[in-house]
Amino acid sequence: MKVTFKGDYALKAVLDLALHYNKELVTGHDLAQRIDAPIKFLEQVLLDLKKGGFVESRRGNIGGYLLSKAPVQITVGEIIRFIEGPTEPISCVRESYSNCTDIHRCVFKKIWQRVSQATSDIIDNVTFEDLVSQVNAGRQVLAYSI
Amino acid sequence: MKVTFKGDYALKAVLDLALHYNKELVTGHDLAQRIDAPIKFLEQVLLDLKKGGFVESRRGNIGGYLLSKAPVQITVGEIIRFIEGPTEPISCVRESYSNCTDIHRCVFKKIWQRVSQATSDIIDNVTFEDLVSQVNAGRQVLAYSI
DNA sequence: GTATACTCTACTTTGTCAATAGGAATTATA
DNA sequence: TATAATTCCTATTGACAAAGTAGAGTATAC
Ligand code: FES
Ligand code: FES
Repeated sequence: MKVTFKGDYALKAVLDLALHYNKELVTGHDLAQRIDAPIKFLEQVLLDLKKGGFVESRRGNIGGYLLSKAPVQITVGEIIRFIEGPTEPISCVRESYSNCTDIHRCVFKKIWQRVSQATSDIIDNVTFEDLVSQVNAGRQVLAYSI
Repeated sequence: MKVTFKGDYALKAVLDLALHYNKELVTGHDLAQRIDAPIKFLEQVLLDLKKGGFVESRRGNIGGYLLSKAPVQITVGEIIRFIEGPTEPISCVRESYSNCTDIHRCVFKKIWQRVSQATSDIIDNVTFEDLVSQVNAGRQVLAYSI
């Protein structure tokens, strides 16, 4: 699995929206500043996240974005897969891998499947609620240490 | 981790050489045919594998390639990392990840580290001897079923 | 000396990533 | 209603890597 800037922005955006869940709308402008992303690029990412059903929006003055589900119902894996595609290191759609009569070539597939499964076991079991908790815990530590 | 054609070819090439280890040299031509790779592209990959110390070669008539170590001493992880680079889904060299004072941004790093570790646990524990065994086992099954 | 093979470097093509640009549509509110 | 703020949509660009192509150069067995 490879994670591009787009995927990185998407994850950070969803986390930021999760931190504001059930509170206020978040404008693209504020979001872009906090996660340090170019606003016009982020807008496209947010549009994608809308199409994916993760995010809703309100237009016009005092508009903004919000999560369409509770953070506990969104996993990191869902976002990553939606933005980046399958987690497999290499796809078997390729010709060299598609004729599986030749065992000589297919020993590697099992490895990629194991890697893919191990990756999924991690990213599908982290919800944005978990991440919100981590951030809040970090903030408390900071508050105490001041 | 993403695996490109180059990495795919490299793995298949090393496996083929492992299947001929301590037997005969393998020419680039034969290798390219068996693993279905463009010969001129494969030659570059083999040169890289030479520089990495995985492969040796003999020039001239009746030349060819051979493994420089026993298959049991080469892991899939070594080859992949040498050809493709680090296994992390996303690198922390990026600016947005480099100022780790902001915890809000760093919650994802732990996830990528876990994915990276899980990947390593798999690919670093498969040697080409293991793969040779698998291929031979597959061949036996085929032989019996005929 | 010649056929066969590896070596080295440069080039091309293609596609993706990341960002940029500019406007169109929508909405609260003064 | 005018206006400012905001999201929505599409097109374009620049940089870079992936994948393959090309051809001349070097070594070696026979
Ligand atoms: S190749 Fe995809 S598996 Fe045999
Ligand atoms: S960002 Fe690389 S870690 Fe905090």
